[in-house]
Formats: sequence, structure tokens, C-alpha cells
Amino acid sequence: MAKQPQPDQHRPPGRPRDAETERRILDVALRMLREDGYNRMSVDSVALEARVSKPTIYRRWASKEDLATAAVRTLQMVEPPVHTGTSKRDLIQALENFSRSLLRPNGMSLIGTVLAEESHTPELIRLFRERIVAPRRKMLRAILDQAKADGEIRSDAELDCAVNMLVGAFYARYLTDSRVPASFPRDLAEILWNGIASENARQQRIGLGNGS
Amino acid sequence: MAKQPQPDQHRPPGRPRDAETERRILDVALRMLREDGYNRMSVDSVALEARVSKPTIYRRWASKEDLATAAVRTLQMVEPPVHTGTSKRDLIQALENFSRSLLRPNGMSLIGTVLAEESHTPELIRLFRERIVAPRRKMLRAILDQAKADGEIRSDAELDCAVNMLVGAFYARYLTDSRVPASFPRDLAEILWNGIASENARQQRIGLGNGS
Amino acid sequence: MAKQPQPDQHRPPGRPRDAETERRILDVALRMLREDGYNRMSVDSVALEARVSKPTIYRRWASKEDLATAAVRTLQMVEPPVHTGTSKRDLIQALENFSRSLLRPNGMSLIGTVLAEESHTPELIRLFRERIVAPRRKMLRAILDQAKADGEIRSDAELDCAVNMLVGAFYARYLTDSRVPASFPRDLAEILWNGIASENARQQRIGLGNGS
Amino acid sequence: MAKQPQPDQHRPPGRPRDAETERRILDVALRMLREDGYNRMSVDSVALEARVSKPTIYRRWASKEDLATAAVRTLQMVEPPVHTGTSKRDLIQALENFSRSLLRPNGMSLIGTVLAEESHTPELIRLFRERIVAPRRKMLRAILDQAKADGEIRSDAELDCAVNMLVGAFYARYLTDSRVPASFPRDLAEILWNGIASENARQQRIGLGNGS
DNA sequence: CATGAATGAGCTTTCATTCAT
DNA sequence: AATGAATGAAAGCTCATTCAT
Repeated sequence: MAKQPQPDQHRPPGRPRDAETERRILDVALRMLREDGYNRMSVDSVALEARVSKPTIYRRWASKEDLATAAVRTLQMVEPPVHTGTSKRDLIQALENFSRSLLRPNGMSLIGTVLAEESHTPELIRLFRERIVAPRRKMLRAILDQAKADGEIRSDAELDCAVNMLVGAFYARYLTDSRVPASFPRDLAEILWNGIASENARQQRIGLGNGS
Repeated sequence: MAKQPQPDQHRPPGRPRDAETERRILDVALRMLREDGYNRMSVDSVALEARVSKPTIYRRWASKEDLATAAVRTLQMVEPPVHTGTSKRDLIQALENFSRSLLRPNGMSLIGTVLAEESHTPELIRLFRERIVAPRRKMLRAILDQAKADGEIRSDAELDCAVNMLVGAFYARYLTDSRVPASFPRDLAEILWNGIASENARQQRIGLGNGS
Repeated sequence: MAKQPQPDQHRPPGRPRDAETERRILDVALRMLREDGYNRMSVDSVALEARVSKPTIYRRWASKEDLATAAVRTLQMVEPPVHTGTSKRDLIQALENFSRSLLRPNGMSLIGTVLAEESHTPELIRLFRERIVAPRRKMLRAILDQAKADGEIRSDAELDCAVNMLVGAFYARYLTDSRVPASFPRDLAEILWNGIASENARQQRIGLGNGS
Repeated sequence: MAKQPQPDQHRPPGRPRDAETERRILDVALRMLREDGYNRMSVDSVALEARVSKPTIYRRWASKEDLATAAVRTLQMVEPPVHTGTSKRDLIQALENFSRSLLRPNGMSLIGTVLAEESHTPELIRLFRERIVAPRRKMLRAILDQAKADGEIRSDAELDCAVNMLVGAFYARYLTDSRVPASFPRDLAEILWNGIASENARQQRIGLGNGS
């Protein structure tokens, strides 16, 4: 009586989707988003490279914007946190991972795309923040929190600001000449930890308190 | 720069180009580049808004790419350095300027555009680096150099890295939630100057690292 | 009509088609044909609204053209003839019915569709004539025939032509401003019955034409 | 000083439009509108047949709807009124003209198209009414008005209604079997003039007055 | 038999660029 | 030099139809 042919088998009605297709489309879309940006990623070219027809794409996503968004949604932080024994070394390790991912071909162009499209496709940057930026920040923040718990870091330190300085330094560096020296993570950690003030200036400050 | 006729030479034949027109075109192009990105900046719409015809544009620049490049080329740092008396305050002031310019509408989208277009129009990011990034870095660097000369900063401090941290922190902050709190410049300067390490950790480090 | 399985014959193998489904599809198709015209009636949207899949439609009708034709085929005159006592009043009543059906939303658009599609889908207008136009004419004609039998109408009157004038007047009126005044049916009947000639002209005519 | 090269020649600046192009496009568009209806008239096919590129069309008209509207706008009543001596003969002549134009290939399909598109492109029917329907009605109406002035027509005759009957009879006839017999105009005029009532009925009516 | 998935061809519209005056 | 006209190519999206389960 039931409409499904065999109730003991849970096969949905109709022709099943080609399981690989969806993944292939999103992979191609994400790559084009990275390499070519949002505008140059055409639905036509995605379909061509993924070896599907356009309606196959439009059956799954309602618009090009939807497709791009879905592609960004697949992004995941893959680098797990590391534990080397000391927080500072953990930090340096994490920054080195970050560095590597940024230096891959077109490592920065996706950031560029989401920024450039912010006013036209705000969902893109929203997802990018949620999937990529936030997890990475969280991980770095956890390392600093641990260091604070261990007494290595001043209890009044503005750790969010610190995370911005660490992550951002890579962006700034990239915007300067797109090569990041190997020593960069260590240098960052060093400055973050100890600042750049001379002992002189520091003594005065401690003596004077915080007075601006 | 060589485009304008040199007054000491023979005037070229025919009607001279209108310098004001050229400027208007580039202004419109730059604004569209900022607001809409490279792809949405169409030659048609630039011509329309600049109240010229398309061939008038193509006579001056060989292609859309050329036009965009020329528009970016007109970018200039306008914020002059300030002198407040102490280097740290100079720094904070400079960072506040930077903050303001970033928070303007579409303040980050041009950065996004040049990053996104890096693989297709590398000249864009090259010029952006030369006209915008480098001068800003140079100014910040000069402040830090002065501080070093004044003995406020350790002589072994990696100032380039420090500049990256300062500038980059804004990018990172923007990529997190696009609002930058007013205290941000001060917080940055504070961490940069004094680091985040606790006195404990610092004592140990000095004991271990600097001790006789 | 032959589509439903005949109970006195062997049942065809396999699952029988659901007559209710068929009806639902045709209803939706006819409504879309009316409201949106042939081209905007997409098989997709018919399937969606009838809550069936597209192959369910294609199993029953070979093409969209076929479906539209079948939808038109379901059309039936529903207005039964009325009897008020006098032929002229019967006529007015019938015209008022006609007027009402024409003034329903999209009351004319199906006529438009079948006319517009005449060269591409001639079956459409053929069926429309058979199902809608012919019965309506027949009914009006019957009223006039009765009137003639009753001696109210001249025996040499071209009644077919008269029917055309009655029905067509509504089309012409609609093509003029799409509102039909309430007095229209009465005015039509009046003119049809008595013509517009002045008594003068009529006397002359009788004198000249009919006179011995 | 003036921008125009020669003030004594009134040539507008820029490349002049190909004078024939516009006309060719509209001709093709109108023909397709007639033969194929609004939906099947694609901008592609119009461009192809008019031997222009699509942007050439879009430069002149903002959208397909605009193009179709412009094509309908070119329609003009060409048949001038005739004068045969008597109003009734004038009328028959005019109806014969009408008949001829309706019997041309696809003579009715444009009416179908504007009716079918009424809800989606109301401008079409508006223009059709203005350019085609209204002038034709006006001409017929003028003939009847003349007849009334000449005392051939009753002064209380509803001439607007009469016009609807005349014009509409052709539509109705077409909707019946798409051929219009040669005697049709004469038959129409005859009925319109003298009505169909028998002398009997007429006498009674005159005796009784207008009482319903 | 009915379903959801897939497709090739088409749609309207816009773009960067070149032509003719 | 500057204009408006013209173009080939492509964009995003939808359609009627068929396939595979």
C-alpha cells in the first residue's frame, strides 16, 4: 500500500544523485573562486570543468551566488593545534602552519575575493569569517589563554588585540611583497612576548605607572 | 607623466588632450574600482559617469586593465606624519589615521580587489603596494626609527616585523568583524611596546638570556 | 475517455493510472494557459502545481503541445440555455451570461492564446472552436431559430451573420477598452432586432425593394 | 571654438546610424510578433534576420518588451475612408477593406498576441488599441454619423454598439472557421440597417412603444 | 508507474572592444 | 580628438525533454 517499493530498503524515490557530482562541482567552484575571483568564476565554466550541465548546478543551488557561498562553506580549518611543551613554541608552530597555507598558490586571493565582494555578496565574507577566520583565531587565542593560565602572560594583556597582530602581520607582510621569510613566525612571537621597548623605557614606565 | 605635451618642445599636431577629462575618468574609475571591484567597473559605466565616450577612454588607455592600473597609479598617501612630542603618541596618532581611512565605506574593498586580481592583473597589486602600502609602512617605520634613535626602543628590535604587526592588526580585525574599536590603536601600541609576557617570565628570560 | 480501463475487459498489466491525477494536471494546465499563455505555461510549473513529476506528465501526453491541447479539450460550455418566455429576453439572458464569462479575470486571454498559437499549434484553435465557440453559437442560433419559428424574425434574415454580430460585439468591445457596460446585451439585442435605419429610410426601402 | 567641426553643416557628432537598420529591425520584429507571437519572437532571431547584432537592437530599445512595443507602434491604419455616394455603400466598402486585412496570412494572430500578453505586457494591447482598433472604429463611426446626419439612421441608435457589432462580427466569424465569405460585409450592413425583426413584430413594437 | 536527476539548446542581457564619421 | 554605432563573445538562468532508479 505504501508508495515505496520495498519498505525494508530505505532508498529514496527517483533517480539518485551522482554522489561525486556535488563534490566535484564545489571543488571546481572553490578553486575558481580562489584563482579567478567571484566574477570570473562563471557557472558555465564550472559546469564545463566539473563535466556536468548547467541545470545540474542550478538544481542544487539557486544562483551563482548560492554556489559560491556553498563552495566557501566547504572550507574547513584542517590544521589541528599542536602541543610542543611550551606555549610560545606552540604559538610559533601554529603561525608556521598559517604561513604555509597562506603561501600556497593563490593563498591570499580568496581573502581578496571575499573582501572585494563584501558589498555585493556579503554572505561570502560572513562565511569566510565563520569557517576560516574564526577557527584560526580561536586556536591562537587558546594558546595564549593557556600561556596566561601558566603565568607566562600578564593577566591584563589584551589577547584579542594580540591575536589580531599575529594574524594580521601575515596579511601585511603579503601586501608588502608576497614572500614571507622563514623566521617570520619566531620574530612575531618574540615581539609579542617581549615588546620592543628598551629596558630604560620600561623601567620608567614601571616607575611612573600607566600614566599617559 | 610623459603624456602631457612638453612646453619646450614643438606642440604635437592636432587637438591636445584635455587634462581635466583624463582626471575625471580616472577618478570615476578609481571610485568604481573601490565600490564595485574590477569586474563590475565596466568601461561603459565609467564613460557614462565621466561624461565621455568610450573611444575617448580607449584612446588614452589601451584596455580596461590599463585604465584600472592607471587609476590605481593615481593613489597617493595623503596623511602627513604628525609630531606630538613622544614617538609612542606619534605612532598612536598615525594608527588612528589609518583606522579612519580603513573604516570609510569600502575602505577595505580596494585591497580586496587588488588581492583578488593578483593572478590576472598583477600590475594592480604592484602599484597598490608602491603607492599605498609602502608609503604607509615607511611612515610608521620612520616613527619607530625615531623612537629607536631616542633610546625608547631596543636596538635589536625587528622593526619591519613590528610594522607588519601594526598594520596587519587592522586587516585582521576587519576580517573578524569589520568594526574597529576606538581603543584599538592604543592597545596595539601598548602591546607592541611592552609585549604580553608577565614580569615573571621576563625576569627569567633576562636572567637566562642576558645574564653574564 | 478511452483512457480509463474498461471494467468488462482484462485489466492491463501494471499499476493503473490515477484518473484524479490526470484531472489535476489538466486543470492546472488549463489555468496556466489562460493566465499566462502557451509559452509561459511550462511543464515544470504545471508539474509543480499539480504535485507530480514531469515524467508523470510525459507518460500521459507526448509533448507540451499535446498537454495544452488536452487541456483545451476539457473545456465545456457550462451555461445551459434559459427560457424566459420571449425569445428576445432569452437572447439577452444568454448574452449576459456570455458577458459575465468574458469579464472574469483573463476571460479573453485564452482566446488570445489560441489565436496567437494558430500557426504553431493549430490544434489549439480547432479544439477551442469545437468546444467553446461552436456550442455557444449553437445556443444563440437556437434562440434565433425559435424566434423565427415564432414569427418574430424575418424569414430571410441571415441568422449566422446575426450570431457573429452578437458574439463578436463583445470581442470588439473588449478590444476597445476591456470593460463591458451592463446595458450592452440589451443594446445589442435592440439593434439586432430593429436595426438602425430611420423610419424614413425604411419606408423608402419597403417602397422600393419590397413593393409590388 | 564650437565643438562641431562645421557649424554650417548640421551633422550630429559621432558615427551616424544606419538609416535602414532601425526600420529593418522593426519590420522583422513586427512580422515575428504576428507570425510567432511575443514569446517566440526572440531578440536573437530578430537580430539574425535583420542582419544586425543584438547590441544594435539593445542600443535602440531597452528590452525585448520595448522592442515589441515599438514594433506595434509602427502600425498604422493605411486604408483611407472612401466615398461612394451613399453611407451604406461607404460602410460596405470599409468593411470589405477590413475583411481583406484580416484575411491576410496571420491577420488575426497579432490580435491574439496582444490579448494573450495583456496581463504580462499590457502596453502591447494599449498600443494596439490606440494604433489599430481606435482608428478603424473612428472611421466606421464617422460613416454612421454621416448617415445619421443624412437622416438615414434613427437619431436614438446606439452607434458605438453598432460599430462593435460590425467589427466584432469579423472576429467572431474568424473564430468560427477563419474564412470570411465575400457577402459578409453586405450581410452585416443589411442586418445593421434593418434588423432582423419581422414586420409583424415591428408593428407591434411601434404600437406598444419600447416597453420591455 | 512514478520519481528526482540530468541534459542540450535556448533565452534576455551586458561586456570589452572597434568602426565610421 | 571625440563621438555614437556596431560587434563577437559571453554572462546568468530556464526550458522541454530524457534518463536511471
